[in-house]
Amino acid sequence: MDSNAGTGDERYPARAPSSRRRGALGEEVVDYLRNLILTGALRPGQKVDQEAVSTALGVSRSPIREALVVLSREGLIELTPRRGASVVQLTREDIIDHYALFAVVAGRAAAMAAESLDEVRLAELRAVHERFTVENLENLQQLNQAFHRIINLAAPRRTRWLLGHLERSVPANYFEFADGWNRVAVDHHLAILEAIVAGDPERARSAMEGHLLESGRAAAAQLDARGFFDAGPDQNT
Amino acid sequence: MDSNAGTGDERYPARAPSSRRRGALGEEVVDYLRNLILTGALRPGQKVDQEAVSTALGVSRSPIREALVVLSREGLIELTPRRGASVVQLTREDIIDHYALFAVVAGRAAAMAAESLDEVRLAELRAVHERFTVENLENLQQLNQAFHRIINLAAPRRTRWLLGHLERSVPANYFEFADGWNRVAVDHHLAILEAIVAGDPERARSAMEGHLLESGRAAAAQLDARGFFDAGPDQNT
DNA sequence: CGGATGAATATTGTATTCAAAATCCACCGA
DNA sequence: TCGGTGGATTTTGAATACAATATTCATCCG
Repeated sequence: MDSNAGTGDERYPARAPSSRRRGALGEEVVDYLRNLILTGALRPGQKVDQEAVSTALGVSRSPIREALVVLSREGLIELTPRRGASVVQLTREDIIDHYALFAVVAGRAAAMAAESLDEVRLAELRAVHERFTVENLENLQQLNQAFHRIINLAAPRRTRWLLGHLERSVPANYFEFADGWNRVAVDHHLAILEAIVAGDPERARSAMEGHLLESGRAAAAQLDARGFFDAGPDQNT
Repeated sequence: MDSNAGTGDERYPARAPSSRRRGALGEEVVDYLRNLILTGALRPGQKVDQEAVSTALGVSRSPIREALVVLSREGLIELTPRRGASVVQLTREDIIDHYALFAVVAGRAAAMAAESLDEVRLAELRAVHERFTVENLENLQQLNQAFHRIINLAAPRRTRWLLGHLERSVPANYFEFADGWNRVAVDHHLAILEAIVAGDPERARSAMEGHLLESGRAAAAQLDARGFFDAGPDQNT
């Protein structure tokens, strides 16, 4: 189909062996593929060719297969018994729904934070929020994560575990802070912070829920603008 | 360490090749190991020997590794880079927390069910509940799942997906209906059913949440009685 | 007698090989 | 021309092979 393409497949950008520490190859492949999917480089419906990924990354198919299993459990690809893996078509409804789930779980964490955060953590939270309000767009994503992470520390293990999963397996981490969204996020964070400082669990919960529901809408809008939801055009199988 | 043991390892009960349909070996191993873990046959902290599982099931290590990756994502085992897999120590808090998460997510589904279930589904729900009240202990587990599944149909895709995960990765499916718990469950289900029939989302949500929070307590009690939480005694590594 | 050291062994992570199944493609007949 | 048929090719799933690391155990030194 492409005469001058020897072995390289341009759908899968090659990547340097990186640290290539033995024992974490699978994880590396998971991150690689997740990025391709969530940024839209791999279109929905498209088949994921094990051999192609293998040569692109310069590793054997074993770690690739492990990665595909993980991604199928995350709901990003579909694994059909002997027909291989293909990228799942995420819809607006999926994104909204995902953030709604995020909202109820993170709301739970926020309520617990309002009840149990000690002064040290509160100070950290304030400090992070402070930087979040002034910082320029560079590490907004990082500060945002730091803010939420401190709150999540108040939640028990299983809840933290689920929040981690929910955070990873959705696009938008990637673009969320474009437009004026960071302004809105600052206000939301402030409301959450105040409720936690006040030790009011229910207010913290609803502030967090509201924040994430709106984040969902913002993320959906962003993705929409980028054509993420358009049916995969060149879905060769 | 055991002179007469040739190759078989008694920690891992052998299992017939079963259907052994090509393409689903990994899943088969996941189920096998999950059962061993959730029933307590594999104690927390214990190491999972790939070779031993491999010979016990009569398959190569490839599907075993895939299964281990899946289980680590479910939080049932811990995967340390080149030191292998070991069973996670689940605590009472984990179980309670897990059911609390289950509660908020299933509550969401119940609320949506109250808003959108049509007459056909309602009839199904009633029928299942009817059988649930009279049936003797045999297929209570199945009827319970059927009840919840009908409700979950009202939830959007991502929520259904998460509920599936939450349902699978916890013990207690196994024992939940011992004691007089089924009597209590019948009452709970009735309350949920009535709220849904009445089309009252908030009542449905809180009924479902209450049901699962209490289920969590019951499950924790059951597991406690079975010594599930006792620190693994013979945790050879 | 106790702890460190290093070779022997075992176990893991990754690559490679092999068999089964799916896909592709040229040919045939209507 | 179109659709079906059968064999070649590709791709997957599982098994095996190999290399790196971890673990064990006996020995040596204090």
